[in-house]
Amino acid sequence: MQQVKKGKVSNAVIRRLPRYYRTLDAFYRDGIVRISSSALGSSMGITASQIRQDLSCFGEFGQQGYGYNIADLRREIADILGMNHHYSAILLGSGNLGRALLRNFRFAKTGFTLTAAFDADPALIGTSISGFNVRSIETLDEYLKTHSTSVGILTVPKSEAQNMTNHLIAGGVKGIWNFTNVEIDVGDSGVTVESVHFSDSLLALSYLISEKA
Amino acid sequence: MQQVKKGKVSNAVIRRLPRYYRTLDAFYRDGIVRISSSALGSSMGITASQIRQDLSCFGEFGQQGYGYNIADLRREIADILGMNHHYSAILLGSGNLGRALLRNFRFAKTGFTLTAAFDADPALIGTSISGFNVRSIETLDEYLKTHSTSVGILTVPKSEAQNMTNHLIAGGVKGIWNFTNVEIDVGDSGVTVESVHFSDSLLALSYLISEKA
DNA sequence: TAGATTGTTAATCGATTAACAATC
DNA sequence: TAGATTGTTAATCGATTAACAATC
Repeated sequence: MQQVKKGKVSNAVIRRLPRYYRTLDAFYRDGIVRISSSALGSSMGITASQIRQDLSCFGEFGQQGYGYNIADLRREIADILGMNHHYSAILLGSGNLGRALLRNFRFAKTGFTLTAAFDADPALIGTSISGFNVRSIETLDEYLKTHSTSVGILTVPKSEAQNMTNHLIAGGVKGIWNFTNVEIDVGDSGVTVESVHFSDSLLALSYLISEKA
Repeated sequence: MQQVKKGKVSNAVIRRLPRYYRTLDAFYRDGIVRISSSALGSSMGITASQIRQDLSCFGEFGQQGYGYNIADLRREIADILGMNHHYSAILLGSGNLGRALLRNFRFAKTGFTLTAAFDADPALIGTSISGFNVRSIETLDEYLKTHSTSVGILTVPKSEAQNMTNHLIAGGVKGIWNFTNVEIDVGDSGVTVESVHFSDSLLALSYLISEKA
């Protein structure tokens, strides 16, 4: 079910949701049936209060004296995360990182369906990667006209990031998953950008190990 | 110069530091000489207050009536981030994602030096990727004994994540950059783990686009 | 000098934790 | 039933923003 209570959900909560899902999914796969907020909390290293407070943004999923049914709560969180919308995604840039995603990333596990891959390199166009026929980036606009697409994945070179962003916006995507390490500008399009900044992550690690020395 | 004031720096501040660096580096490359906290703030979409508050954790880098010298502040933040320690890193798992990092990630830009790559696949061992001779994972322990290594990069399959973690810890690394999408356990070793969870990021995007619908 | 802008202290805002009545 | 555990309200803690004296 969708968000029962409206009222803006804080970013802190949103960032914890995928981890709740991941943890519950692991228990679910292990065949565990129920869990209390305090057991879940100690398995995740957070407080039971925080879990109950977080969940209360979306509804009431537990039962006094019992806790939470793992299968149910896992399903509720999947719903909250939008995993049942079966969003479609296309990948722009079939270089090394793009290929890594095509070959290794389990899109279906997050509810996404990867529907096409594009590249500008004539040597790649027409080849097959992990079952995907790589299309010419020249055909992107046409593709988006005929295939409603939820998310564009940007694994192109930095220099192409903004240009590709513009095409994705014009093509009506709802979100962009950005791996280019560049801040892209979506103007007032309302398109949501989620960036994975490898270098920010490595620099945070660098800071943390320096701090300890 | 190192952290002038001690007193725990909050995680929120740590996570902003790489972005400060990235932004200042861009201005620096554009040849801009000075910037005020308010100009920097509006270019980053945060308040001037926050920038001044954040920087005050580490020292005094500005000048009243002038603002900040970009080259100086960029250098100070690089220092704070530990970019001048020239940490060494080795990569475990030379599959698609490992190759993407070997070929595309500019380690030098973050102050790191990649010193070796390992894999378990006999077909890969001995081949060269982006100038790196892929070593047998069997030789990892020996390598770590003879080459002091700051960070291990985990791009191995999930199933190998914990085992490789144990070897890295025994080999004396200070940090692990974890791409396996599994929570790894470093016990009381004091080793710092920084994880890049692709699926958490995509699920957050999924939530955000669902919320808008 | 006068204007601009810092670093820091105080005020506000938001997020986390604690407490507890409700109830399975 | 008695014990366990929820959802929620209140208290605490921490992070962000505002204000301003100091000063370049």
